[in-house]
Amino acid sequence: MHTRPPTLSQVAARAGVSLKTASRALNGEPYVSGATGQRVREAADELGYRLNSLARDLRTGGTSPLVGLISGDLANPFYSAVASGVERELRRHGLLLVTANSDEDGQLERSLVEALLERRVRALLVVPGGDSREYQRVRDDHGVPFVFLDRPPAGLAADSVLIDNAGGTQQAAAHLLAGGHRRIALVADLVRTTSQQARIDGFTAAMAAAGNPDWEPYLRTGVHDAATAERTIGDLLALDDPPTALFTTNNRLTTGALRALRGLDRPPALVGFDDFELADVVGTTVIAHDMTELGRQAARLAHERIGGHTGPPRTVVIPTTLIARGSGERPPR
Amino acid sequence: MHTRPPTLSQVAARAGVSLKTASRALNGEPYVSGATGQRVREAADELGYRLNSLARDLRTGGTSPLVGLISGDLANPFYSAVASGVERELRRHGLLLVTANSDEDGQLERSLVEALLERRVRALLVVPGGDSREYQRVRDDHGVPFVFLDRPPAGLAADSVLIDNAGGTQQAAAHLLAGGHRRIALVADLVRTTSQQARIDGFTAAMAAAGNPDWEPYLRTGVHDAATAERTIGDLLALDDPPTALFTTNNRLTTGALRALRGLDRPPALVGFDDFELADVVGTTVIAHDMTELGRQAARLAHERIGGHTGPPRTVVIPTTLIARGSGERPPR
DNA sequence: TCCATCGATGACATCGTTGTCAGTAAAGTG
DNA sequence: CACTTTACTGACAACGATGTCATCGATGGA
Repeated sequence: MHTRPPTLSQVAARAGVSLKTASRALNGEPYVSGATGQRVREAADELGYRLNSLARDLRTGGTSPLVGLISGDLANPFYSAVASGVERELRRHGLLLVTANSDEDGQLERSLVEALLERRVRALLVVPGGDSREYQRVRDDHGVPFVFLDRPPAGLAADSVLIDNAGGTQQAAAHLLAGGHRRIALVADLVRTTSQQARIDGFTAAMAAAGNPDWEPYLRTGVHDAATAERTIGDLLALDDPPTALFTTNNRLTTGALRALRGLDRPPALVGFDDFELADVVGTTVIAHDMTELGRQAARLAHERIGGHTGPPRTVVIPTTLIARGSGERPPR
Repeated sequence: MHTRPPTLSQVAARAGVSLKTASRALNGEPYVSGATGQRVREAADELGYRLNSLARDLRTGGTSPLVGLISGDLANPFYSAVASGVERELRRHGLLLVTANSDEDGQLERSLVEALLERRVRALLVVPGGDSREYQRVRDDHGVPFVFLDRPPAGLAADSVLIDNAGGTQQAAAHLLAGGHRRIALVADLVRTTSQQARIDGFTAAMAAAGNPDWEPYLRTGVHDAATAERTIGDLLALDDPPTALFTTNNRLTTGALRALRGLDRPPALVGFDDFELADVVGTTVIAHDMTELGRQAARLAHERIGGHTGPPRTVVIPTTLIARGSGERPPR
């Protein structure tokens, strides 16, 4: 039941050789005679021996082949797509992924960073949730590379992969303006992440550049979940002068928007940031980008650092594309 | 750059105490004087000391606080929901989740099991992808508990959590039959997993019980992705005598169905196994079940085994509910 | 024949931590 | 005062593997 797994020295004893010889045999090192190797492998098989990588890793270099990913809940398709990309890339290099959910909470995130560093992960990928000034200190932590995803900590030069937020929001803004909209509502998430802030700023800038102040009464930020988005948009549409178009700054909010618009006679135009499954079926115009690729790139950067790459921090930007599927092309009423 | 992180003995040296005293101080063990404890903690802070859990785990018991989850690609919402539930439950117990993607490939899955056991995970949760006869041997592997999710290995009594496939398919079948359908197409995934097999069997049984053989020409199995599902359903609808209703046996296939049905004048009725985001928006009738709960229960079973629970294997069944949203209520044409 | 070389093997230290046990000085007990 | 108890501390072994070095017999060249 609670028997300890067999150790290498038990294997060695059974094969009638020394510990070191057994080690050599099982690791395919040279200088082991055919017969000895055979006997060791048989003994290992019979005992059901399995290497203890805790011991090996401790002895050799002191790190494990683990890479940590700290993100929000995997139930959010954004995070799971990222995790999928990360995992795929890591696997190519024989690395394992440890996922930890911070619930987008700074406190918890911090303790997860600690826990993973204690585990001697080879690298740490982080989608920062809250205020991330603390990374100033922890970065370059005794050679453990950090890569930030989607939301680089403000004011910190570090390897990071992010989405072309400015470009994406400009595409959205231009698209709606070109459709003749002026009263455009912007429904955004909590502004504490740099990515949300960038989207809001980009949109604001685009409106200013186009000389359209009419959107300003319709700015709603701090909307963090689909239900709130649904309610917020319901309220917007109930105004005397309702917006003729909506721009939601992430997939969760777009979901809420779709619920709010369902069954409406003459729904406003809608563009959502982030593509999502079934967007084609429901005909939603989105600012799409490859989230899996975002994860993959982050893993690639990490792997290069693990491999010893030095040099200044790099930033990879994932491009966005506007995919017109109908909802963004509805004219103002 | 590549400096090794500080060790406890460096901390001890700096604080002018022995290694063991430093260990005691940092672990909050009794028999450390206030002043000594203070000095040790200061020294640790100054050096930026962080425990090496590889070493600790090796010394104490030889296992790590890691639990492995082997499943298909996290990009599939089913797997990511499961992973989310697992992670949440593990976190409550201070355990970390290592996710590994088998791509539903038996070979890869096997090697991942090995890799994780080498890492001395405390338990292993598996959503078996292929033929899983091999688990017969590996189970109870020197006290590492295995829990199987969604698809228990055929003929193996082991802890497992699964969905009420028989009940769910019967609900679906009954619902469509009650709506007056006879020519009902069953679009199913690869039959090599026990869950798919159970859904097909359940549906077959329900049709037999209702004395309806009319569905038989419309059975399609081995449909593994959304694109194939879309094509397969397109073909079905192009038949001289097309089915008046469709039942798809998982979320991926339902997605394909929705694409195939998009824009159709008089679409057939549709019921899909697995709930999905936006199902309410697109009005799809589904057999719903709580995938996150499935993960949570699996983690719970594993945790109990870790805690020393012995006893016969247990099976937890996650119930299903039919949620009528319109698509399943369309009458036969 | 002698000595360097080479293949094969094992003894021992080591990675960074914790468990065991022994030692010491101060405090409590009779 | 002698003796036990108590608080604190450190030396040392151990976890399970790998790296370093020494050893040994067989071979080969001079």
